[in-house]
Amino acid sequence: MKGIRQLAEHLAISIGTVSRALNGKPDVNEETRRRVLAAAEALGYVANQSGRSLRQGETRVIGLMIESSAEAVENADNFFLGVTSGLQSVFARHKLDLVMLPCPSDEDPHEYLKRMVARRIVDAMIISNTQRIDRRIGFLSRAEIPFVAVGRSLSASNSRWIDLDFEGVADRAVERLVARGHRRIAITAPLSEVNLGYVFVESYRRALERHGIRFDPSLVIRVKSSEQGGYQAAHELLLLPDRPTAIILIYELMAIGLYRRLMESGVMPGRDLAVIGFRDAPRARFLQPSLSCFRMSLYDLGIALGQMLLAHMPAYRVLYPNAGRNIIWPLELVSGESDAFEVGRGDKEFASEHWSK
Amino acid sequence: MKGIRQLAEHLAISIGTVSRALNGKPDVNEETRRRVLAAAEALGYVANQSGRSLRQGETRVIGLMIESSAEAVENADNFFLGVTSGLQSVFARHKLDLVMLPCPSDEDPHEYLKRMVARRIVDAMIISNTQRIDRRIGFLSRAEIPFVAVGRSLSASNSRWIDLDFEGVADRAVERLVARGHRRIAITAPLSEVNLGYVFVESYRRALERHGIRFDPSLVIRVKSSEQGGYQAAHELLLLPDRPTAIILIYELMAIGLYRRLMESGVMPGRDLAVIGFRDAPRARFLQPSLSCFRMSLYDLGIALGQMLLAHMPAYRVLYPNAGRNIIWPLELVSGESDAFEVGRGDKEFASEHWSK
DNA sequence: CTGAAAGCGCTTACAG
DNA sequence: CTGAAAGCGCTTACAG
Repeated sequence: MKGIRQLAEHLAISIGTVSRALNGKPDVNEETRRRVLAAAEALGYVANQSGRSLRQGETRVIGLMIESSAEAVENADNFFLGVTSGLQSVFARHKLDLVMLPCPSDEDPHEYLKRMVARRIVDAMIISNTQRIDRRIGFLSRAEIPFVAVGRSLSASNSRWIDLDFEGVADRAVERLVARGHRRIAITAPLSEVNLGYVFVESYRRALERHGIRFDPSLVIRVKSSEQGGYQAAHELLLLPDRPTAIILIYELMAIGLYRRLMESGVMPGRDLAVIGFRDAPRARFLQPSLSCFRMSLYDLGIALGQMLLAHMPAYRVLYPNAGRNIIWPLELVSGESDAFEVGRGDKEFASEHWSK
Repeated sequence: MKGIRQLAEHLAISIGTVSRALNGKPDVNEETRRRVLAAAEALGYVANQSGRSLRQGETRVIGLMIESSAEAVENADNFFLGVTSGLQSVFARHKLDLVMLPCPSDEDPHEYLKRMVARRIVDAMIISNTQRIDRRIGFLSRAEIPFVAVGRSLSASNSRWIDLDFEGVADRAVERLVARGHRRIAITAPLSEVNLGYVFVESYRRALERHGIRFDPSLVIRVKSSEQGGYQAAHELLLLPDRPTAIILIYELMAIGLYRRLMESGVMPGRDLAVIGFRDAPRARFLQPSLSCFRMSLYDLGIALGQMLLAHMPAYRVLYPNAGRNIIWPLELVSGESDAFEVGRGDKEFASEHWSK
C-alpha cells in the first residue's frame, strides 16, 4: 500500500472522501466511512506524516529535549523515562506522539533546540535541565512554539514550568535535623549552572536562619550529582574542621558513594552522621541504613507536564482550562534510619534530655 | 522568516537557486552561494523538514525505539543514553538526527513500531529489547526499512544485529569460579521472553558441561533484572538446599539488592558467596566488597550500531563498506573482591592447597 | 549558472 | 454527501 491515491482507486472513490472518512469528519456517509476504514485496515494504510504536516502546518509530534552529555549519562537515572509514561498517557488521547530529543554533548543546547524547531520536527517542546539564565526560553517564546520547562528559571518571566518543591524539601530536612539537635548541617549543590542548585541552597539558607543558625558557606559542598559526587562530598565533609553532624543531598544516588566513603573512614551514617536524600530511587532503597528521603511520582509529574503543555497549545487549550501556569511539585518525606538519632552540645544524652523536656 | 519563498524574494533570486545553494549542489555560482548562505544565517532560515521529506521521500531522522514500561523504567539505567552519544557522533557526519521513540507500556511494541514507520517519521530504526521471536524484525524487513537490532533473535535470519558477548561472559565467569573451586554456581535469568536470557543461560550450561559440572535447572533463578530482582534472587538462593557457593548476575545493578539481602542473613559476598556481575555501572562501583564484573564502552557500541545501520541504507552504503553484518560485542573482565576466595570440597584450606599444587 | 514548473501526499475550502 | 482542485514548502529534472 502506497498512498491515499491507491487507497481511493481501490475503493473507486475520491481521495478527498477517503481523507475525510479517515479523519473522522462529520460529513461522510457512514457506510462510506465504514468501507474506507475497513480497506485502510486491510491494506495497512496509514497517512504519510510529511504530507499531513506540510498541509496542516503541524506534525502531531511533541519533543522532550534531554541532555546526553557524558556527565548526564553518568548521572542518568530513570527520571525522564518515568516522566515519559505520564506524558504519553496524556498525549495518546489526542493522537500526539512523544519523541525524546537527545542533545549531543558536543552541541550547544540552544543551537540544537533551534535546529529541531526550525526543521519543524515537533509542534511543541518540553525542555529540562533548566539553567539559571536559559536562552532557550526566550527563543521558544519568540518563535511562538508552545513549551513547558521542567525547572524554573530566571528567564521564565512569562512562560510555563513545573519544578520540584526544593523549598519544601530544604525546609523539612532542616527542620527535622534541627529538631534532633543538629546545628552544623551540610548540603550538596551541583557544579553546573542548573537553576535547581541555586533554589535549593537558598531555601536551605533561609531554613537555617529561621532556626537561628548562621549560614556557613563552607558547608555547601559543590560536587557532581552522581554516586561519584557523593563519594567526593563525603571526602570533603570528613576534612571539614568542626565536622558537621548532618548532610542533605540534592540527589538521592549520591548517597551510594557517600555511604561508601563514610564507611571507609569508620563513620557510620545514621549514627555518626545524619543523611537525608532527595527523591527516593530503587537503587537507594537498598542502602543500609535505609535513607531518609523525599518521594514523588514521576508518572503524575508527566501527566501534569502534558496537561500544562496542551493547555498552552491553541488546538487543545479549551480542553484543559484548569492547567494552571506554574506548579511547585510536592514531595513526601519517607522516614529512614539514616538520620534516626539525636545529637546535643556535648553528648547524645544531653540532646535526648533537652529534647524531651 | 517563513519559508524559502521569502528568502528568495529577499535575495531577488529564484527559489530553485536558493535551494541548490543551501544544499551544496555543485552547479551554483560561488558568489551566489555565499550570499544565500549569509542571508539564511542572518534571517534564521532553516528548511521545513516536512516539505523536504515529502519531496525527497526521506526524513533524515533515525529512530531509536526503547521501552517505557513500568518495569523498564524501574530497571532503567544509562544504557540507551550511553549508546545515544555514539550513535549521534556517527549520524552527525551525515546531518541525520536521532530521536528516541519510547513505546508506551500499554501499547504493543509491534503496533507502535508499525505506526511510527507508516507515519514515516523516521527513515531507519534501531530496535532493542529483542525478543526470542520478534515480529518487528519481519515487519521491518518486508517494509524495507533499514534497521539494526540491539540483541540477536531467532527471527533475525537475514537482518543485522549487534549483541553483547553473553557466551564469553558466561564462559569466563564459570571458568573463573571453577578455578577457585566452585561447583555449585547459580545464575540469574530474566522473567521475560527477551532473547538474551536464553542465550545467557545456554552459554552458562555449556560452560558448566565443559568443566564436567552437570547443569542443575534449580540453580537458574528467574527474577526481574533490577535491584529488587537481585534482592529476590538472594532470597531464593538462601533457601536452596545445598546452597550454591557462587552466583552470576545478568544485570549489574542486581548486585545492589543481592548484597543487601545476603547481609541481612549474615552471608558476606566475597567470603561466603562469590558474586560476578555483568556490565559495570557507576552505581555498582561503590559496592563493598567491590564487584567483579564485565566492562564495555556504550559509546563505542553506539558508533558500531550507527555505522552498521548506515551500511545498510542505500544512500550511505558506499561510505561504510566494512561494517559487517552481525557483531558479538566483547566485554572485558574487571576483577573485584566479590569473588576473591576459594572453596573446596570440605573446607577452604583444601581448596587453597588443591589450587596451589 | 539560473529560472520556471512539476510534483512529493496529504487536507480542505468550494461547488454541486 | 461527494468530487475536483488548490496549495502546504520544498527539491529537481528540464530548458535555456
